[in-house]
Amino acid sequence: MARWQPHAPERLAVAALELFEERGYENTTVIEIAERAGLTKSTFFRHFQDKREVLFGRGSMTDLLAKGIAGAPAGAAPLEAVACALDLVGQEAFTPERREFAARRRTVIAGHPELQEREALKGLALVASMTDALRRRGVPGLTACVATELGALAMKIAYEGWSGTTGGADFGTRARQALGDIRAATALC
Amino acid sequence: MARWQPHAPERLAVAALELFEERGYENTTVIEIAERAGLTKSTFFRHFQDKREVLFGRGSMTDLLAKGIAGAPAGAAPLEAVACALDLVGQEAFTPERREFAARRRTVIAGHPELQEREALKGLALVASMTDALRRRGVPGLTACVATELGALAMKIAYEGWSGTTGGADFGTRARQALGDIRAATALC
DNA sequence: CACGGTGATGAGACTTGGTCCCATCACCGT
DNA sequence: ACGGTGATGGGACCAAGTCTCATCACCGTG
Repeated sequence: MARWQPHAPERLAVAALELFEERGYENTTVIEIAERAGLTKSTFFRHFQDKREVLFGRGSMTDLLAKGIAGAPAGAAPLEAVACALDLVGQEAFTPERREFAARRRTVIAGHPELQEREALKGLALVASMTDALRRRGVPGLTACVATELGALAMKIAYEGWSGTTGGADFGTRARQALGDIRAATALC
Repeated sequence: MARWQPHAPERLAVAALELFEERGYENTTVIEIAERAGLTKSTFFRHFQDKREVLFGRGSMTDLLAKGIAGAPAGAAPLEAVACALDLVGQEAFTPERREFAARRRTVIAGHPELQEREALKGLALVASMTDALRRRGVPGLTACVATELGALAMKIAYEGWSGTTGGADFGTRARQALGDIRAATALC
């Protein structure tokens, strides 16, 4: 019995990702995931709210983004504060050693609406967190919304590029590049 | 037995909304919804993919938005094409007689993460549909993304205002107003 | 009017996600 | 050696969702 080995949540996440890749999300039961990790269904649901969450539990991106915006230089414009937040995410979360895992995870999610649904909800939480953080800097409501929305788009573009290619630029520089392109594109709308 | 009465999907949707308001989403079973509509669980799942979908099945907003963008004047800028699409939505979908139902539905959704998740996914589909429609007009990819994202924000703001107040401006004018404000806000980012 | 085809419905078995309660086991300090 | 604490295993239980088959209403035809 593999009881009391540490890192149960991580073992469950790895087992889940492997099984989802092997037989697909919907052909994998929670019991099978738990068994591969040497645990049981009870323990799975003790660590994760539901079956989808096993791919999303890692780190609270919302806090990271809020912290990044709060820590931006005092005179920084809204979009510059967002860029600081994306830099922080690149340093703390989307690090090179997590790239491969992120890529595999992204492929699995792309193939299952149920998982895309969860990702979309997480995205809403990120947007809300960034908007709140900007408001706390004194940015007016609508301006904060717009800056956040553009920042979220930059984050999505940078994430796809970063996770989709081996080597190349790191997440932070990709995000800054995307933000610059987006800023230029707003003039053409 | 209430067999063979018409409009089964609509009866199910009304019954579901009533029950969700009375006892909450998670305290309502699919069997109870079906019974109130004079039907059974089998029939419920024949009309709706799952329990959440009973609040979202109505009309395909994606087609409406795509049609609105495709039908915009030839020389219209991306954001102007988006405004045309939002006008069309205001005329065809968010009509005054559907306002009350929309408001009740919005309140229920706001109280349950499971429903917000579905709504977030529907939102992604709307964004994808609008972006594709803009690209078919020859708008470059990134510009289309930005215009769509700003349009989605305007749609959200207009929808909240329209469904949240009795009387007042209709959806289309609210959307155009929001789009103007957003355009002004982009200059402050 | 009888008949058969079609399509929507009812009924119920079945799998799985998810909750809950309780017994069990390992670790740790005394 | 002993007891407390916290994570785990086990199993009952409910609801979501799938599947199959029987049933019923409607409609056209002879």
